Amino acid sequence: MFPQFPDRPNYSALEREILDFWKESNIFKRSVESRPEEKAWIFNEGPPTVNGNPGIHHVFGRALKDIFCRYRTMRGYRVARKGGWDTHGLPVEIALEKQLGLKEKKEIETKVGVANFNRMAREFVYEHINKPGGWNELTEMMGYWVDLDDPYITCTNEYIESVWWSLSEFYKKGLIYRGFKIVPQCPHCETPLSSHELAQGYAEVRDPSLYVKLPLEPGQSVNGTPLPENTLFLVWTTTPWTLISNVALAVGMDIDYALVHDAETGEHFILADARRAALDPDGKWSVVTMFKGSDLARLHYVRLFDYVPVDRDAFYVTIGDFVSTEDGTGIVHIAPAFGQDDYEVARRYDLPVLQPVTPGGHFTDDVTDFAGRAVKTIRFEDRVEEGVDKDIVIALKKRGRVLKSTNDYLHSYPHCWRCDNPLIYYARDSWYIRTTQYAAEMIQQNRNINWQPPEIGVGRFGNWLEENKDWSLSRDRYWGTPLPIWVNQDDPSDTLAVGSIHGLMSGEYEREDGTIVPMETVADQVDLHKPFVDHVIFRRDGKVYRRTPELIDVWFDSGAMPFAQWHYPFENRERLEKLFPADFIGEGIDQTRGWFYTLHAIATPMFGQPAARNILVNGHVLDKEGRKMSKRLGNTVDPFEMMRKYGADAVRWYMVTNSPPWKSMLFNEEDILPTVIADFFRALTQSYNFFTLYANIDGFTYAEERIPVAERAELDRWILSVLNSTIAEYLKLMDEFDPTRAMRLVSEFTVEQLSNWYVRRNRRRFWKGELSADKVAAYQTLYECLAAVTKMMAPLAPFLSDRIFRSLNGVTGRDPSESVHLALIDEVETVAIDRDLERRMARGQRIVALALMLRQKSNLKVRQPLRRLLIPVLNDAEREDYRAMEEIIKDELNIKQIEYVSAEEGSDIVKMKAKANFKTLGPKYGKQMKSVAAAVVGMSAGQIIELQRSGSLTLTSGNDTFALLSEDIEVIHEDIEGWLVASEGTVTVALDTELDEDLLNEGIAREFVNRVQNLRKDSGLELTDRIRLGFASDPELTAALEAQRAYIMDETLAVEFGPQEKETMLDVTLNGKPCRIALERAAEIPAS
RNA sequence: GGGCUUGUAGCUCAGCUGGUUAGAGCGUCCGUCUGAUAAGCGGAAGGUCAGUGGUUCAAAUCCACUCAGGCCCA
Repeated sequence: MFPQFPDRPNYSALEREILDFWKESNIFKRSVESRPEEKAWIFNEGPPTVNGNPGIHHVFGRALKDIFCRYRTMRGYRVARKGGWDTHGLPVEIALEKQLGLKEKKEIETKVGVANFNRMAREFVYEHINKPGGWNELTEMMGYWVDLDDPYITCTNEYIESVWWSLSEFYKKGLIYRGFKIVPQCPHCETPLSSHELAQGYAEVRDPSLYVKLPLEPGQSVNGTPLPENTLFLVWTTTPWTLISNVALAVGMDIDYALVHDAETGEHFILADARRAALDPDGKWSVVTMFKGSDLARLHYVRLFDYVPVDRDAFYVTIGDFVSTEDGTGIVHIAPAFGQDDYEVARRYDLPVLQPVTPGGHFTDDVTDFAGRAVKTIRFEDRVEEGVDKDIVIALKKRGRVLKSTNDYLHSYPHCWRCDNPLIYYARDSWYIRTTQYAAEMIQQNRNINWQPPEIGVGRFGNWLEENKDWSLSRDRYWGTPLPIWVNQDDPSDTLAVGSIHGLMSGEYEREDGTIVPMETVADQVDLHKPFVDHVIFRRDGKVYRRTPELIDVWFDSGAMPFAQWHYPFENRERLEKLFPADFIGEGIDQTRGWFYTLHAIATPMFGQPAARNILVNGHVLDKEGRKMSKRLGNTVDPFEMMRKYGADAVRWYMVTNSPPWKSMLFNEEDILPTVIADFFRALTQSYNFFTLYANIDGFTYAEERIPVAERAELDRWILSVLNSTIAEYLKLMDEFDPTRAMRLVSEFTVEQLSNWYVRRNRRRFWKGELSADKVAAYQTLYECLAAVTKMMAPLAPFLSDRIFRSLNGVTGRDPSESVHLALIDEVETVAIDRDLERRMARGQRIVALALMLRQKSNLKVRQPLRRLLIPVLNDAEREDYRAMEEIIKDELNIKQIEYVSAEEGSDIVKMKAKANFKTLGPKYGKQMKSVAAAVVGMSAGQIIELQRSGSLTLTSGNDTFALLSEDIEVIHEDIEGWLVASEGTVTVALDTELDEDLLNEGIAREFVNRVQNLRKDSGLELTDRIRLGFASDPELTAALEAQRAYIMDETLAVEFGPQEKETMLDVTLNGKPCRIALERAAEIPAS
């Protein structure tokens, strides 16, 4: 017996049962290991950061990854997938700081201690993985299959060792160097802010707007022409305090600059021509000559302030692509320590980096006049330190260097989210990876990646590579992979890198008290984190090397996962070439410059190829209004609650079929029930239940030989054709990483074609008669459709699909697999595809829809039989199409007879009109299109017939002649005399609405049968129960019913039927007339 | 401020290598069918295709700008 699917299923409970089954029968592991090793499809898991609880967007991302791993498994590939957890980094530190109530980063050292802090960080991440409501539970509950028993975890010694190895390789290639990094620094908290923190602190403020005059060194010329005496560059700044650290100016290469003369003062200025009007509104200046920015390069000017000594050439004009003429003067002042663009210029031109400012935002003693002054106003809890800008402006004014200055420049400026003070951009020591050295190769390798959607690859990611900047590698934090570089304490340029634990053990251990012991004595404590590694020193040739204190960017951890997850090269040395590159990875669009980039930036120099062949990028999950989900807005969705309410399958199905993965999806809980559960899931489970209902009665177990498709009924051949067309399209879409379209296809097939047409049209075949060959064919057809659907849907709805698959297969054993996830998706049975049949059925369905509309308009119920339906056709082929569907159309519409009328035979009753086909005519006639269209509308029936017959026709309209082909017009039928007509496109039907006595009697009989069936159902009779049936009514109705005696008895399984008077009769109304019915179960048990 | 991306019915989405009347599902209302179905079928209401301007015989579709959302960067 096939088990019934529950009428009102609790999906969440069903899923728990299936989870148990998977676990007991070890299905996941078997699904991997049952596939041949040489047919591997490599998936790499992007590790989520376990700094908090998982959200609904994780269900989305993980469902997408799961789909393709499961799909490939079902295509016969071996898809091993290791789970992974990203455990290091700032997000974890911040979450822990909050939990500990720490206010400042410093307190990690002063209050908690680094060793303690890192121990707690480790506990923190492991807890978030394992606790209820944590990552393991989410993964399991949503049915995401990754190996959770043996995941890679980035904070283990093995993982870090692999990362160290790769860093030492970078080091050996000379790709790691030390430089400055410009960070947003809070002078109050004396700490840099991460970009994440930065984003939440922008505010509108008023700042100074200062135009400074910088005199050129005398005696210089441009393009051979000497510049006049007393020529000055005009420079604009909103941060006067940075002028003290100025070392250069920057102009735009292609920007036009003007040399102007101010007759009043005798000065000459150089500024961008586009800014002249803004700075000289009265037009007092006269233009002497024009330059391009490139002409100005290397012109030297006189330094403004000379507090800080410089050791090389400086104070000249450079070229910068960041210079604009939106505001300012088109000439930008460069202070390398205080701006990213400035710093880049300094690196390119080898300019000195002046840093006369402390991390607390005060001038150093070098700046004698302003020593100790705050560069920007800082508000402390108990006092306010006024910024120095105003005094610098005064000093410049005294020296006559100011063209104009105001204090009301309004712009958006970053502030510290903790203390609200304005940040300063500030140069700090930092380690870099010289990615620019191999950027061209990264661009080249990017062409070998198949991005889905493609525009991310060429656009967002491609642009990012084009504008590549060196990767700032180091971080001044505590919980992360330590940078394995040791520095000679007497010569900072002398460094060494450690690439393994073995290498580390060749050092010595320096205890807190300064005593040095061999590493062997601490061998059992080796932990590749702070503070342990900071105690390791190396003594070589009398020199002492100590570790540079920084950690590495946590993104390097995850970018190293393709090899670090395997502890390569310390283990799996020979296997890696089989495991790299990955066939598939997928993450959110925010990872473009995150994980996707770091994978690429590491794989390119290490392996000379991209880390993945296919990358699926998914958009974000927003709330139903399209806003992003955040704790602050309170619009987050709890994934566990959703899965408990609707089941994981429904949530997964909803999220993936709702919109394509790469678009942002709007999550609306209310849509899950109507669009998934009441739609696809219902159609599937009810079709299944329909099947089991009759299969169990008939004892069908698919024991018979498979009946060849060609020998099955038309409807069977039709649904199997549609099924195979669907499978073909499905495979194509899945191979193209478009799960949304693929799964919508599965849903549409199940709901529209299988449930609402095939099963509905076929009910009689299942409930009538013995288990004939035709009935077996029907069972086999429906079974095959259901089985195929469970396989196609399995990647996205792994629970429900397995449940139904096992219910079916448990009885028939047609598939050797114990679970759908061990099975292979059916190959397309090409011979079953019959495009003509599909087209004919689609036409038939259209006819039915049109005729039903006519019935509705003329208020004729379908139960009332009608005599005739008329279908105008253009040719014999079309007539044959409809004729093949005749039985179905007649039955569906309750119509006795269908007649066809072709244009030629019936031109007196069928009126034809032609409509221009703009798509074919437009390109041919262009501007004449309007007159062509008018001429086509004016075509006579004779002309239309002529065109249809001969395939071409020349039409004259006024002086123009148009050569038409039959494809250039569309023929429409309208108005058939004396008939009720409806058209849609080129399909037209006409209905004969005249009724005679026979038809009316039949209609009454159908009404009667309907009432009896309802009564049978209400009185709880079994489907197969026979009844004794009686009725009482007026003579007219009685005669009508008697006339239809055989039909009524057959339909209602009545063994007796006739007029009867009884006390307990039920009142019904037939076509407005009263009738009473008596019904009771017949004693004998019928043979099924 | 820059780059990328999205904006189509009350809601979620198709359509967007230009082609005349812009579709589907859900929701609402009306009708109808049914011995598988919380269903099905038919109909109605509901759209200045975000806005403005342009290219074209023809624009939801191509171009420019503006507005709004999202992502990344500043």
